Amino acid sequence: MDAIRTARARARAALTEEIKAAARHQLLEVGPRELSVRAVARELGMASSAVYRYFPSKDDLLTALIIDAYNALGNEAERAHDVAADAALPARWSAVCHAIRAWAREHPREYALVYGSPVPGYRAPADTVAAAGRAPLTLIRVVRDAWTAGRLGAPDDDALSASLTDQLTAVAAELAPELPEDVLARAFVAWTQLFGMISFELFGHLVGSVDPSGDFFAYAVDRMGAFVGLQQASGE
Amino acid sequence: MDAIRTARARARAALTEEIKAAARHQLLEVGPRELSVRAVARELGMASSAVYRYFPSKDDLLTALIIDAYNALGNEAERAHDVAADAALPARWSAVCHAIRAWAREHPREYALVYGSPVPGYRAPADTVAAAGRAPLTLIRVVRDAWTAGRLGAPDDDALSASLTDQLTAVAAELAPELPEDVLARAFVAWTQLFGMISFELFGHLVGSVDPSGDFFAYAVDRMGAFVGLQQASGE
DNA sequence: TGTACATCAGTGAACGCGCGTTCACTGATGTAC
DNA sequence: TGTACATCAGTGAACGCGCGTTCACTGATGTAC
Repeated sequence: MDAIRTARARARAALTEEIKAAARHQLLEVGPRELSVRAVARELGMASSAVYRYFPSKDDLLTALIIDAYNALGNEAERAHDVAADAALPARWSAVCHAIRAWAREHPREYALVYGSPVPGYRAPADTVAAAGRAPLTLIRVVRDAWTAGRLGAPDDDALSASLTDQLTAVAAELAPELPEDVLARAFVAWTQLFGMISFELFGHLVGSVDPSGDFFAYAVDRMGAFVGLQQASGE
Repeated sequence: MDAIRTARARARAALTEEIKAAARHQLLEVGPRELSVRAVARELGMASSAVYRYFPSKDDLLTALIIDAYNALGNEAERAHDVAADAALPARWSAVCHAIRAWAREHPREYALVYGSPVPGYRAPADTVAAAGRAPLTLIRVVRDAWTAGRLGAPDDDALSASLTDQLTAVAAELAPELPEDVLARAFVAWTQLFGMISFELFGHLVGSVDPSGDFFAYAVDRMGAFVGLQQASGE
C-alpha cells in the first residue's frame, strides 16, 4: 500500500474509517440486519446519501465490518503468539486462546457479527476467507511447532474414518502437510471447543453455572491443550 | 393440563399454534428481530391486529418461539436417551449428542434463535430457563450414571482453581451433588465443544475444511466422551 | 330448553415512524498543459 | 505559476415501502338463571 497522497484521498480514507466506526457503534444497540445507513449518517452529521459515496450499499458496509472484525481478531491472536514466541508450547497455546477470548469480550457485537447467527440474506464474498483464517491458523501454528519439535504424543490414526482422513489430508495439504491427520482432527475439536465456550459466555448460556467464566476458560484451555497433545517440556 | 373444553378454547389453541408455525416459517428468511407481525398475519390471511389477541407483542411471540425451540431440542435429547437407555455408556452419550445435532440441522433457524447471537434489545424472561436446561441435563444424566456405576476414571481435582471448584460445587448441588467437580468441569468442556461444533457447522465455519461434517462430528463426540471419562465396560 | 347478557375473536382504518436508494444539483479539489 | 476542464464529495428532496400497535366496531360464542 503506497502512502496516501492527495488531501482528497486522505479525507476519503479518514471518513471511510469514521463511517465504519459509527456503524460498529450502531451494532451495540441493533443487529447487523437492522443496522441503518441513515442512522450512521445521522451519527456523523451528514446526509444519508453521502454514505453511498463510500459504500455502494448496506451489504458492502457490512462486508467491510466483517473483514475488519476477522482482521482485528487475527491481529490479536498473532500478536499474542509472537509475544509468547519463546515460551513453552502450552503457554503459547494458552496465550493465543486467551487473546482470542479477550478480544471477543471487548468486542462482543463484532464477535457475534462473525461467529454468531449468519445474517439472513447476506452472502459473504470470498475476500473474507483470508481474514477469517488468521486466528485458527495461529492455533495451528502452535500445534505444528509442537509436532515438528517432537513434543506431541503419538497420533491415533485408527480413530479416524476413511472419509474423515481424506478431508483432513486435503486440509493439511494447504495448512501443514506434515501434520498427522489425527493431530489435525484434535486441533479442530479444540478449535470448536474454544469458540463454543466463548460464544456460550458472550451469549449468556453460562449464566447461572460457571459465570464469571475466567477460571473455567483457563481450565478448559489447559485441558484442551493437553487433549491436542501439547506437553510441558521435561526441563520446564 | 386438562382437556380443552369449549370450541372457542380449542380454536384459540389451534390458531396459537398456527401463528407460531407461520412465525417459524418467517424465520427461514429473516432474523428474529426483523420477524414481522404483519407478515405472519398475511401468511395466515388474517388482519395483523388479530395476532394481538394471541400475543400481546412481538417480543411475546418471540419468547414463545424460544421456549418451543428449547423444548423441541430437549424432547429429542431425552427421547434419544431413553431409546438408548440400555446401551453402553459411550453409546448413550453418543446417541444424545447425535440427536441434538440432528435437531439442529433440521431446524437451523430455531437453533440460531436460541444458540446464535442474542436478539438485540430482547430480554429473555425466566420461564425459558427450565426448557433451556433439558438438553444439557440429559448429557449430565449419562455422566452421572457413569459415575454412579464406577465407570469413570479417577477425577483430577488438583487441576481446578479454588474459585472454579466453588462455582462447580454450587452447580453440582442442584444438578448432581455426588459428581466430583473435575468430572462436572469436563462435562462443561464437552458441552461447549458440542454446541461450538454444531454452531460452526450450521453457521458455515467448517465450509472448506471438514465439510460435510458428519464424520468429524462422530469423531469429536467419541473423543469428548472419552475426555469426560466414559469407558466401554470390559465385557461389551 | 330458552332468554339476556357478557365475553371474546377478528376487522379495517389510522397514527406516526424509519428505512434504502436514487437523482439532479452545487461547490470544492485535482490534473494537464 | 496560471488557467480550463474534469472529477469527486456532499446535499436535500423525493420515491415507494413496510413496520408495530391502537381503537372503535361487528358478530359470534359462552354463561347464568
